[in-house]
Amino acid sequence: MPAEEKLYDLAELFKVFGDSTRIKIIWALFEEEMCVCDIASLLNMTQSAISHQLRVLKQARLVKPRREGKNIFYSLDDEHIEAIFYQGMKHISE
Amino acid sequence: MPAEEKLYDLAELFKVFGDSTRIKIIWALFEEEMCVCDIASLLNMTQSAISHQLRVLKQARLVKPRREGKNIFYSLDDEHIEAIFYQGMKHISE
DNA sequence: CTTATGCATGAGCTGTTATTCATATGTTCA
DNA sequence: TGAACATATGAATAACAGCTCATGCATAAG
Repeated sequence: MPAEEKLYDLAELFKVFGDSTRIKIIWALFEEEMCVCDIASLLNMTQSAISHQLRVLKQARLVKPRREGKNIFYSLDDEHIEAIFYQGMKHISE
Repeated sequence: MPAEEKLYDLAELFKVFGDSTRIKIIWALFEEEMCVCDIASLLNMTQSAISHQLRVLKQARLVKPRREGKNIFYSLDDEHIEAIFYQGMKHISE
């Protein structure tokens, strides 16, 4: 059994994935980087709500921002996400 | 982008993994099947708390019970869990 | 049958979390 | 400088989740 702290961190990571809004954001970013307002309109949610969730994703080092003028574009910052989602999809598709 | 419902189910799955108690239970079951009281004493928690969490894991079809006399032994019921955990561990170990 | 043991379950409490609303920060352009 | 736009942030609210406590149910032993 790994160290207590490792298991706690692992739970924290999965907790970030445990929200459908964040799942949708990540899935959108699989395609291409997007700015906050585009994510908001794509998911039909307020800019504020998206911004709050992006903050969570950023703190978990799953996405990273890039400013371009007034817009801030977010992109995925981890190559393991896709593998995790793939395995998760396999489970729920049984 | 997959169907709304699929993404919701995926979030629900990760939500189950998003608790350190359940992570510990699953990790314990990687080794071998265990009865409720043994899991409780291993994690130093009450039998009730473990039973509640096992219910969550069972509903997500991640573990399955097997009765043997008065004891009920739980074991993992999904071959994807290990792969998901492995990828998750890779992320937090950066 | 009675008692003891292992597990499940429901209610209640408490801490957490996702969203909204209002507002602040930062950038561009006139 | 000032207006307009994009994003971030803090407070507030409502829903949710995990634990404890009390208790019910099933099985085994006497």
